[in-house]
Amino acid sequence: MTTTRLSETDLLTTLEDRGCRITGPRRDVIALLERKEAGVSAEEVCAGLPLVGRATIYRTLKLLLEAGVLCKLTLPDGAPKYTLARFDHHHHTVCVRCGTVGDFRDSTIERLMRAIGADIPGKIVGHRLEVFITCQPCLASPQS
Amino acid sequence: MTTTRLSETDLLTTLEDRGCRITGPRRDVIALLERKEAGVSAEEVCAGLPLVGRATIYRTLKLLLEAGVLCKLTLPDGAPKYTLARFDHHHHTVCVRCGTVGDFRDSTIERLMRAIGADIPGKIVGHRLEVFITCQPCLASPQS
DNA sequence: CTCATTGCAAATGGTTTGCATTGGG
DNA sequence: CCCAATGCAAACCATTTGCAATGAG
Repeated sequence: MTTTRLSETDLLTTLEDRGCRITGPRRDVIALLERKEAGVSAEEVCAGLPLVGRATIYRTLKLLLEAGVLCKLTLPDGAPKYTLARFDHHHHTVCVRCGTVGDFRDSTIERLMRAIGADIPGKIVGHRLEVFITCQPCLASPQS
Repeated sequence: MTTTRLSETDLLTTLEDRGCRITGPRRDVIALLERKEAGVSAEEVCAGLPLVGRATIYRTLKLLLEAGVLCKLTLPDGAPKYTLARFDHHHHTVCVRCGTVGDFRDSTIERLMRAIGADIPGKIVGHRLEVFITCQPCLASPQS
């Protein structure tokens, strides 16, 4: 599960390549994302960076999304969550108890997509797979 | 692609079984969903039923979601869309040009899930797969 | 200096809720 | 009759935007 991951420097370089300035607030947001492996909500980013304005945080998240180095995913209850990309293309596991996000890659899925293509009217341009789990710690812990 | 689909009567029965009353507005919402095969936004439901209050529409959609006979899915741009369930478990195709939703089922995916289980720390409780496509009509039409 | 970036606060879009009214059984 | 369901408008929550102030190169 633990794997190649984009470093803080990679992220900053990516932004620079897209003609963005590297500013304090942007460094802060990236540093925080880097620290939160398990995924964060926009609200958590705001809470973690009280000195940075909400608008700036959302704007930075959007920049990273557009650059393709951040993933936005939707929990079963509809809440959005952000997590740094680790592979070019990958999928997510989401714990339905604690909301922790993990990611994995499986080439079978990519092959499957090609096979499914034959049954689908139109051209496949992408896909999104989310696997809902109860994670190990939650399985072990008591309650519900 | 065209397949067994829940009828208006099935939906009404489902609600009844859950102790809900069958009222005019609820019939209206269900009838409209029945007519819109390709998926609708809540806004479109409201527009299609100007005599029914927004709140009632959202309340009815939620009832159907809870009953498991309606699917809420998120377009790539984040916009939510509703479509009637046709199989117990199935997946969606979403056209990235026109937003039309289709659905399909593939047993390979279910088998794949079991295989993936071995690599994932925790217990798989569900999954969601969305296939983004450019649909036939959009492929044929000009522009973009 | 200049233009991108920021912060604030107000606007937005989608959805939910409080509450008095209505209507099905 | 009674309680579930409705409609309205206000409340909500996450996100976006207008705009003047700021700051990096």
